[in-house]
Amino acid sequence: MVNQKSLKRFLQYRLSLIKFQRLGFEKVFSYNLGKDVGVTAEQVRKDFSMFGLKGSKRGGYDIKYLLKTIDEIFKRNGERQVIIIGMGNIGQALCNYQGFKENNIIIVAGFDLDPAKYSKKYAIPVHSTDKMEEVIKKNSIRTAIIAVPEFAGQEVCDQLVSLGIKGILNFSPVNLKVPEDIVVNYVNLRNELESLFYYT
Amino acid sequence: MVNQKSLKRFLQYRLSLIKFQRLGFEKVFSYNLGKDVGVTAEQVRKDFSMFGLKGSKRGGYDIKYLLKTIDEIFKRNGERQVIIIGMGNIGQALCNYQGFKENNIIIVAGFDLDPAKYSKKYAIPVHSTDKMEEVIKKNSIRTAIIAVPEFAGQEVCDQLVSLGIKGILNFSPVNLKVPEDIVVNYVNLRNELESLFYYT
DNA sequence: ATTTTTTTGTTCCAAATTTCACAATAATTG
DNA sequence: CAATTATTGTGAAATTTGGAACAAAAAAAT
Repeated sequence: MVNQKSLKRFLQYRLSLIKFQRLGFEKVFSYNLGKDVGVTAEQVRKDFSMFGLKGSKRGGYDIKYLLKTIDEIFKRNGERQVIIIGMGNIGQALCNYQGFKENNIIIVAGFDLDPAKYSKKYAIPVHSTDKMEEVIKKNSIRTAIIAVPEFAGQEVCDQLVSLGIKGILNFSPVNLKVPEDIVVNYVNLRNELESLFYYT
Repeated sequence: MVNQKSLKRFLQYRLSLIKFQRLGFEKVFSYNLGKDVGVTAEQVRKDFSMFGLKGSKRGGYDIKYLLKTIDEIFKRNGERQVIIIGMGNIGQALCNYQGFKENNIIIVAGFDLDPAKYSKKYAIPVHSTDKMEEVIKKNSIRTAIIAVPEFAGQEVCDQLVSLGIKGILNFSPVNLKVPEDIVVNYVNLRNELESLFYYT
């Protein structure tokens, strides 16, 4: 399977490439990208070579070509659909997050146990978790965000996997046990902040 | 300097330890913790040994003792103060995030360029960025959250560093250039989600 | 009291990741 | 058009990270 770290670097390269393009450049060298993203030039070249991205010796890499290929890697041309399970603080914030909307990422629906959340006050429709199967099947959803409290994390995860979800972004503070063909990215906001207090 | 990865693992161990304690246990073995957190028992023992945490051969580790020591590592006994720069979507969500409040993490103030945000409608006082110095000095703040748009990230970071901030949690999608005694943790919500679409 | 069992703490080993080094080659210069 | 220079692409070296293995020690069993 593909290296998860290098995948995430590609998304950084992409942001950097767009920046260079806005500045009027058409070509970049590996050390331009590396410097901007904070990795070595060799790392950039290795990443590119891993995905078959070609440059020209002495001429560097063509920005348009790189962006086009990266867009394909991440399916940026189609609509990319996601669901959110858990409409608490984090779930609600993600619904309103411009960063998703601006990048073809559509949050199709939210799910929650609390009926008080099934109102129209959110940017997206919110349903009972009973409806997960229906929504996933109807839209062929493959990607989900888990934003439920700790105790519910694993159970929700198991359900999602059984309904065909392949990629999970997990905000709940649990280590999820999943089959090996499922990819989980973890975001633990509290731990990211708290670890900084070690240095204070 | 200390290994950032093992620091974050300690916070996972902590959550797991609390879980075990709630279940009535007083001792754990490295493989209990490892299994729950998703690392090997050897990794747990290595981490503990790195921070001088002692167990007893055959008896395992004392949960209370581990928790007490981990609490010291992360200064959990005192109040831990933070400021947020950028009161957009993410900044606002973090203000209301229970996970911080429940863990002695106090968001002292928020800062934004937009005067429309200086109202009382947030859970914390929001000021002009001009006031950062005053607030940081008065409260001896050492930790900050950057939640501004891409273009402002580096500038805000430079300001913070010059005002004595030592740890930064960065939500802006830029690689921050900082002196080597400053620690930056990156959270890029969009990239974490987007990288999953590779697999769809 | 001795033996057996279990688990830690640590050294040694393996795998993965990153960096180095350099040949190959395309652009540029004279 | 030959010589020079700059940059890619990649195989080898180095580093980092995680895992296995085992001696030491404590508890339990006999």
